[in-house]
Amino acid sequence: MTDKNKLIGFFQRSSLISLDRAEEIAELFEKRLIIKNEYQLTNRKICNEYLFLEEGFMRSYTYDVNQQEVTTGFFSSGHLVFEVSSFFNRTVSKENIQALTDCSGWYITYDQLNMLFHTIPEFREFGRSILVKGFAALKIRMLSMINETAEVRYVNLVKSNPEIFQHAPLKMIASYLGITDTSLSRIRKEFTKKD
Amino acid sequence: MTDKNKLIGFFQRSSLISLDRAEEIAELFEKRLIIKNEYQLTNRKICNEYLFLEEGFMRSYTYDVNQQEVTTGFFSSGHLVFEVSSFFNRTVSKENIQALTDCSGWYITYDQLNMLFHTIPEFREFGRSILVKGFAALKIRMLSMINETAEVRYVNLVKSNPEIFQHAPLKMIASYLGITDTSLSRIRKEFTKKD
DNA sequence: TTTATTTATTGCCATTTGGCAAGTGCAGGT
DNA sequence: ACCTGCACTTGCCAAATGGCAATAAATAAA
Repeated sequence: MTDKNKLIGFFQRSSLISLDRAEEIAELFEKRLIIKNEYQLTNRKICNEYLFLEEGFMRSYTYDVNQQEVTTGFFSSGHLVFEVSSFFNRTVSKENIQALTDCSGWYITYDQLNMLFHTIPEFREFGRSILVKGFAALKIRMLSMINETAEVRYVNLVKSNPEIFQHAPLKMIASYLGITDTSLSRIRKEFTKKD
Repeated sequence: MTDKNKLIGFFQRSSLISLDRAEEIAELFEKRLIIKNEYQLTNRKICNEYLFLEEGFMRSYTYDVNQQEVTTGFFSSGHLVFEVSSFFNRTVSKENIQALTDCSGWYITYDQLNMLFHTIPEFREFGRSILVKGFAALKIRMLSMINETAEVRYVNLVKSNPEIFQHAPLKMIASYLGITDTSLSRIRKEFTKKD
């Protein structure tokens, strides 16, 4: 019998789901192990798993017009990992999701999630709140791209998500910040001089 | 008796809602008129209306750290107008939504929307698809900010949403594109030279 | 260990974008 | 008609960021 305490705690922390319900929902989740550098989702496939990452660190990325990798997101333990558009629209994904460390978590499929949405109103609310939170976070990131310099974005990322720097090489972080690895290197140089 | 055909058509075009259901849902929507320069939503209030814009043109904007306006979105007729985070989280909005022309549309409140979500599964699916579409669009815009030049973003906006240029002054478009009005002016100059 | 590959830094210079201020043109109000 | 305020453009220069290539450092592979 596996230990789903962290998954159950995740549901409860939303304040939208009672303990009983959380345990009932967690029943359906199954264990997923991914070793470092392997993929949870690849390009041109339909994202079919709604994954709670219990341990480890992942990133999502896609390719720009010049076939350059662009990191679109980082995922640390205690968060959900899936590609919204591909998962809900049942369309092929443009993004890859890759483990940057050995990872473990709990997942359900699209059909199971839908079944839960239809039968458990609280879980529906939870699902909506996940979407809305992601939306709001993306908007904030968008604004920071528009009206902050790369240096400010870098400093804020160091402050808000220091764990990223322990797991991801700088070139991934650079493309996530919207700059080249060269520029990020220079920004870091400036920054260490100051402090 | 008012004419809700366009609203009903909007629901049906999603392919998620039958005509009967669309008519039933549309029943609850009420007319909203907003004259040019007036607000559908203001800063520090909770967004409480889910508005289908039937005629007119709007924009959303917020302020950056230097109290400069930043346009976050444009809304043309046939689309929904509301601020996702404020509306669903019941939190005060950081954004303003302003009519750039005289506008008319149909709205329901948060409570009514929730009631419909709970009673009509198809409408729930519709609501989710709206969220997911918005999310995907924002991701694409984010990527364009990261790996396209301001000029390319401008050209793509002209191609994809020419109506914006008929209703919004260039300085609003500039901040939407993530550049200053000065730069946009120069880009336009270059562009007219070429063509 | 040795070799090969990836990652990060740095110099040099080009390109993109911004800041500021002046000037032009247009629209609304009186 | 006049004034006033926006919206937009433009010149000049500064700041931010990129491109490329050489190198060093770290890591993985053999």
